[in-house]
Amino acid sequence: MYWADELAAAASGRQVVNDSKSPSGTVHVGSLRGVVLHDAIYRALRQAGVEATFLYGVDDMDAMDSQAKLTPDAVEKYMGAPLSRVPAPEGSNAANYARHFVGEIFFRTFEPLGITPEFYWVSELYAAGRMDPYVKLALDRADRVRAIYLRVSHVERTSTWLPIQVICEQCGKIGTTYATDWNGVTVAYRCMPDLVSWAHGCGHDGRVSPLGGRAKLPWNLEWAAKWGLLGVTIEGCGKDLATAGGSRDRSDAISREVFEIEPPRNVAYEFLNVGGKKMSTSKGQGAAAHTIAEVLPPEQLRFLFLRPRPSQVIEFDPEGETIPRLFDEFDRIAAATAGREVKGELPADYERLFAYSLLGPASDVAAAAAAFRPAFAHLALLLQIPGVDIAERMEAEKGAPLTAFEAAILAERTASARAWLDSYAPERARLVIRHDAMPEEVAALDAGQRAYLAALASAAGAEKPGSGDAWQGLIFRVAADVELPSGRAFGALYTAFLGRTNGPRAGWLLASLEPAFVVERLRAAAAVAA
RNA sequence: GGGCCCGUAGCUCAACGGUAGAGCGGGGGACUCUUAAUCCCUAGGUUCAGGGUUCGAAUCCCUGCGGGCUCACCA
Repeated sequence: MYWADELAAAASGRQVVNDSKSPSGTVHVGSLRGVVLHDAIYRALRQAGVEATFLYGVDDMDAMDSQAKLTPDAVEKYMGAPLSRVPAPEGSNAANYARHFVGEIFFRTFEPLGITPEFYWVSELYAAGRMDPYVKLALDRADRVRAIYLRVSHVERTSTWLPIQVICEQCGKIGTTYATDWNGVTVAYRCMPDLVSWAHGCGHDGRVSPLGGRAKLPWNLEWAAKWGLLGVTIEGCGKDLATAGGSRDRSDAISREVFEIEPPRNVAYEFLNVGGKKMSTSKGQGAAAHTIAEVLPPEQLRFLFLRPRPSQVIEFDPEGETIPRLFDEFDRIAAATAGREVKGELPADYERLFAYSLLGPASDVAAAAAAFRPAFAHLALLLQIPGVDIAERMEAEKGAPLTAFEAAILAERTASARAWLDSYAPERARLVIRHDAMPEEVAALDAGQRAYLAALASAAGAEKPGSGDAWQGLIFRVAADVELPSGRAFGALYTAFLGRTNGPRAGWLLASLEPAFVVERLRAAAAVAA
């Protein structure tokens, strides 16, 4: 059974699927894995007839710890402040940095993928006092929290340490304060100049109530508190958190022993690697989510994450074969789902995989599967030949007019293929007419091929073929005249113009070039000594 | 050191309890019109190693070897 369906089958009662993200920095492709995975779980639950909701939390009480998007003068002022209190970048209408991030990054990557969770803002949970019961419990049971840190993660806290991060009343920072002495109503705190390396506190000493949004729980406690408050029953996490003794173990223990609530079911998922390395914003410049989204339509992007089991690493090299192969594999699964014969082994529940890859949960799976889809690499090639009517060619390949749905797929793939050619496509996928100089590969042509090129030059000079059809006919006729197998004839042509032994339909290629240049190049190539 | 994943044809990977497959590459052939298309032939691989469970294992369990990522400060 498909992994998401298996999960759904094991669920009983109403389910709450939750995922969250700290709204700092950019989103790279890898961080989309969790989002797509949670969406698939949510859809699987609904399909299994389980009542379910899908929540997505924005951790906007987290401290600003990435200065990439701040102007230099803002760095000193806002580094360490809660993201919900950092102003949005210049030119944005958003109320604050976190809101800007959600509007600019989240909505633009989630919505096109057909993913529409209910968003919530953690800062609002605190401000409304909804987190207060958990804040109090955590402070009352600080000894238990310290014991859990020590037992689960071997992290030793001093006996005065409290699981709370106060917002400094003087400078507004949350990442720099250290709190002690909970008396049931207030805590004492100091805003430390050097508590963390990335932000500087103002040195203020104070005493404040940690309730009502004046403080936040540290990460692991906040996670567990959200589970309790929102009734979360399923929440996966990346393997960096899921490791033994790691974040998830800590939060699970806190949930059980401090808040006395059974933690949600976990689905640990692997990363998406580029070149065998974990994606990071610095390493994966070209792999930012929005960049990849230009090359991969939503359904292929969903498919990328849904095809492997969550525990499997995804190797994604946008400059390699990954992208064209992804389209081909998608098309193969679509064909199989439509009941067509397909080569190679199929995954266990390929119809489910295909259905979950579709944009809309309510999509007509059979119709989508049966639709005509142009092969990606072939389309990319055709796009590079001047004067080709893509729509016409596709109808010819399909053998019937395209439906509106198929025309939309074609348009989508055309845009993707163009973007791919502009960005990641390897050299061998690119067609470059060697206008400036004779390709050196011409030296490899044999006598028969050179004779052919010379003969074609003469024939073309005399007949002046004006269309792709005329050229193509001439190419074959001259090949027959000099008794050269057509394959070798085409090879000679591609070598002379492209420096490679194969290429697009030669007649149309030559017809798109300057006639004088074509004849000249044919003569010159024929004259090159072996 | 702990955790997870991987180790299958030259390369990339699939199959995940029932006679080991595909794509690409390579080799051979067909084609007067999709020459990166289409079609046909071609890989004889101790599925890393060793043990175990089973009527039957690449597939489950244990051990070892090799590789990758990750955690151990903060979120």
